[in-house]
Amino acid sequence: MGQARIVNGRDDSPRGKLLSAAARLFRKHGFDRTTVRDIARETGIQSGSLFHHFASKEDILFAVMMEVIRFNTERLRQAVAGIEDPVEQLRRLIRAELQSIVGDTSEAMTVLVYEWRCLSPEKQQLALAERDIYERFWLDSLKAAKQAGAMQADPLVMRRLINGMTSWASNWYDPKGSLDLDGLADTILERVTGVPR
Amino acid sequence: MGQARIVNGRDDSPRGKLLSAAARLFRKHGFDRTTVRDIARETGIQSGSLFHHFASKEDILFAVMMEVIRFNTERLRQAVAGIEDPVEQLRRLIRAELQSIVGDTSEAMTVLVYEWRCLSPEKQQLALAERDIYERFWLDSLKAAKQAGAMQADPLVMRRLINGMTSWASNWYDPKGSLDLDGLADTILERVTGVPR
DNA sequence: CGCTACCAAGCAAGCGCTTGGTTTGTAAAG
DNA sequence: CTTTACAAACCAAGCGCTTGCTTGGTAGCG
Repeated sequence: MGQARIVNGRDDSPRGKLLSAAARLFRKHGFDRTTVRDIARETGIQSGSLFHHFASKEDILFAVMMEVIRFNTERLRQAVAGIEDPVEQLRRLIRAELQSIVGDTSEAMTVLVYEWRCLSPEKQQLALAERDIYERFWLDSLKAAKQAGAMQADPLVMRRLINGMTSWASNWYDPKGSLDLDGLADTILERVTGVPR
Repeated sequence: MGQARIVNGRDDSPRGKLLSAAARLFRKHGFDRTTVRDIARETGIQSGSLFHHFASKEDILFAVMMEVIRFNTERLRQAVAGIEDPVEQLRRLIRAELQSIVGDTSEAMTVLVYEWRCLSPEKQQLALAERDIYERFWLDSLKAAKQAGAMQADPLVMRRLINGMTSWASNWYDPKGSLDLDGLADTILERVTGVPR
């Protein structure tokens, strides 16, 4: 089924295996309906042993979220590295974000969106700081696109709309369907720049 | 704070008061983190008394969802009634959906999106049947718009993208901000039809 | 009289997490 | 090559608390 890997090379350690199982279970049943016994069973250990790796159940959720934010921020960085044309930058950002949401990190990304409230306010603050770095890439490219006349709308509002379209894809996009990811990315890009005539 | 009314005239009955309190609490804390004692306290009764009105906690969630789907389906129906131009139909559908999501039924609508998994498969099926009626309005208008040459994209994909943009608005839109709902609706409509030149 | 709405009390189950002790992997010391 | 040392990883058991829900009885009203 879906990929469980969150960060390269982490999956062999007990911690990595726990995070993978947790991400999958959190996505499938939600954070609150997933018990530490579920996560332990999936990993092949006793529920008590879990607390040698994480201080609390919430800490597992926090780790899942922080890792996926950092991993995908790095993906954005590499996506636009060396690209000058702002429209091409946007195309690559959209592809990268779609990849995050319906591709290799789909489980953790869905958890990030749906289980946000389960984090304590302090941990929310920490995750938000990481998220800001991620959003910076988007705003820079969108401002550049507007400056270049490739887009009319307000960059911040446009970012919200893009974010909605990409995030929602987790609810309907089927990788095995007839619509491929790059095609969807281009369709979304056309919502930003307008259809070429 | 936000409006609690879900369906007109229902708020005076014990059932209506319970549903309003439940919708607000489910939105704020999530279904699983909201206890029947919380709902009862908010309504001014004992937790046991709650089960004279609903068979289970899940039944409360189900009622919240079914009522908000039906209420907003009716809103869509009235929005497009008597309108011939498909683009104008779309504008009104977008306005109506935004109103649902960030306006008077925002609490129940957010619950509908975020707590879907908390419903049993059987109840999900029942709610899905109601949701299909809602989606019919969208697909009819989008197909008509494409037929009329006002839009190029595939109607079903376009509906998914619109749904993403509107649903996501619950995460950022501020009714007290400088962007008004009709303005946002027009911005979204431009993503569908393209910017007029 | 009977019906709806309610209260006060509490049960059984499941929860996150703790505890005390055992196994396992690793590597220096003999 | 063997012994000793030690920490990381793990198990078995269970504690204290909260949960959804039940039960038996009562108040108010037509």
